[in-house]
Amino acid sequence: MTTEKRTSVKDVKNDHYFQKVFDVTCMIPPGRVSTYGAIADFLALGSARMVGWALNNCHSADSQIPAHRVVNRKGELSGRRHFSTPTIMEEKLKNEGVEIQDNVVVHMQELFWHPREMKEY
DNA sequence: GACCTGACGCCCC
DNA sequence: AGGGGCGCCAGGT
Repeated sequence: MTTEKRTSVKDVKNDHYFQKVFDVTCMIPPGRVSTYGAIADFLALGSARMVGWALNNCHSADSQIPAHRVVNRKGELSGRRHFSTPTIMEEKLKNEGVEIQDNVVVHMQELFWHPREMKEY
């Protein structure tokens, strides 16, 4: 068999994909951060960009989605511009005890949380 | 309807 | 080891 093909987003309803991303994002423990790639990898759907695309619609979902806990692989707060203010993301993370320096999560490797760590699904 | 960009990340040079 | 290119999928121009 060839390499297992990652399921395309087209194979599922986009709304379902949205829900999945939101769900996983909401499971990120306070004080921890996750990455777009980790979520995409866990869902085995689309790509990291899709996660960002989905989170871009989180403003539609009134629910309190801790999108500020999702950063890129480098730990950079790449999505800060999409919040109410460019500093909200940093402020929220700092409020949770996450140290931020120059828009980058300090000790990213330590604080990184992979959905795989979820004991119960 | 084609092209480019985007809250990314891996592979290749 | 650092930088650049390509893939990913959807939306906007």
